[in-house]
Amino acid sequence: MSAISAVPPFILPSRRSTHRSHAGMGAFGPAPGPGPHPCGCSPQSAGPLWALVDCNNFYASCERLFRPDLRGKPIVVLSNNDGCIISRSDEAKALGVEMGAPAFKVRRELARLGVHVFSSNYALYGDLSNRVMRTLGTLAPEVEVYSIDEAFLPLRGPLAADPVGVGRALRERVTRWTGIPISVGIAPTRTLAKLAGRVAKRTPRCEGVFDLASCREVLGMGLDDFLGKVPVDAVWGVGRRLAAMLRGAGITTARALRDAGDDWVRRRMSVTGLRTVLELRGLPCIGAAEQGEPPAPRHTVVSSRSFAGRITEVAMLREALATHAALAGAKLRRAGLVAGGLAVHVRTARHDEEAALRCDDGVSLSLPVPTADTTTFIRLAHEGLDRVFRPGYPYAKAGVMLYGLERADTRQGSLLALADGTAGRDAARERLMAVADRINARHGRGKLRHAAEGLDDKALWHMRQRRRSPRRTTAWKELAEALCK
DNA sequence: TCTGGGGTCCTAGGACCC
DNA sequence: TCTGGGGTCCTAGGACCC
Repeated sequence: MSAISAVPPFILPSRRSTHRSHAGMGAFGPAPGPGPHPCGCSPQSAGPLWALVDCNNFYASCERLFRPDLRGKPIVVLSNNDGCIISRSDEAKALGVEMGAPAFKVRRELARLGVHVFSSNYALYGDLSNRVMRTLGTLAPEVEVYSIDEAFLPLRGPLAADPVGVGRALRERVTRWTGIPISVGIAPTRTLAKLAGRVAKRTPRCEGVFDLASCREVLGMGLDDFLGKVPVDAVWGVGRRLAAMLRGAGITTARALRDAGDDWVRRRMSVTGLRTVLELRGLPCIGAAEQGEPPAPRHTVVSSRSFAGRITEVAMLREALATHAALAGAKLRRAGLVAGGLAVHVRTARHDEEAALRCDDGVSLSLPVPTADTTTFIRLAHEGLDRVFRPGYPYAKAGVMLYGLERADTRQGSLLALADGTAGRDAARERLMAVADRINARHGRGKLRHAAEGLDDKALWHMRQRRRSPRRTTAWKELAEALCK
């Protein structure tokens, strides 16, 4: 895949000469005027066109990439701990397999239907995601990676003149270079681009690319009629609860939501809801990150996981929490950050057990001086556990969250540490962590670890992953093999 | 036996300040 | 009998996303 980084800048051939500006198009309502906006943002009157690139059935597509024998076969991928279904191939969808269905409830049905089941393999998906994003970057100067399988691309200048051409070029190249199928939705705002992407994915004649401006030509209806057919819960930012509230108020379609009154929306859905509504009207309001702006620093780093079984022994919880503290610490250092505190969280299963033995406890502990030292995090995690642990409870999940994050290179020092000589010790610890991180980066995660994390990788507190595929692209021992006869 | 993990943003309410 | 107004900061909880 080294070819990806060595690609000359790509100039798009313009397939159509009609130059077009979406901003201010009559169909999207009045162009934003000057002055403050009801949602508190400052929409641009001549912003870019947005392309949403979405990898189709991403995890299922990743699994199929190295198993050509599964082309045309139904596939599902399970969440961590083999809990529920989080990705389905088109064939699995056609069989009526439900998203989010608990694996234990549908296992027999899946077997009967001949569906191939995989545990999730995030090492593989993460690597393939990077390849897709880098490939997008060879055709578009700006790529806002939104999630592991989605990116927003602002299209400006020549790219905005032929957005469908850009979409087709992206699709062709990503398929050729990575083998992952994508669809592209194009519109003047991110929220509308998401809806366009939905059409791109489900309408065969779009061939994976749909520009909302071509509503009439492609779908045979105007924008109003189209939005009138989109159920309100398909709108980005409207989840289960808001959808129920909206339906109760008689708002069942994207069109009705778009046309709801600003004050009402502000009251019932807060400013986030108002932003969504304005975006439906064609006014860009969401994620105003502009070119050149550094990405917003994250506020928390979390590591937590459900166990393969139920755990009552405090010693096992200590191992699990030490491991999460170490994972979170490594993630923190990779980002060049330090944390001012750590929160411990343990809970029993939500669904089973009698109510008397159910609990969900957490405690936050702050540090005198921000640090990225795993040893400190483990000590703190154990301290937190001692505060919340209840003997006899069947614990199902544990985790830690690091908060109060700041950049390591600008952190506030401690006068006390200077005075009592602990500053030197801290510097030595930092070097130790750096060495450990390098060793683990080279030889695999957890190769060098604190004794508190435990040595038994099959311990009950590890998650269940019965059907994980090999990490074809990130582990030497699991490389794909090709046989030449 | 068995229902994921990791994030973000917003609001309300309390403590505290002048 | 009257008993301000306007801030900040923090936390908990709720909603959303993939």
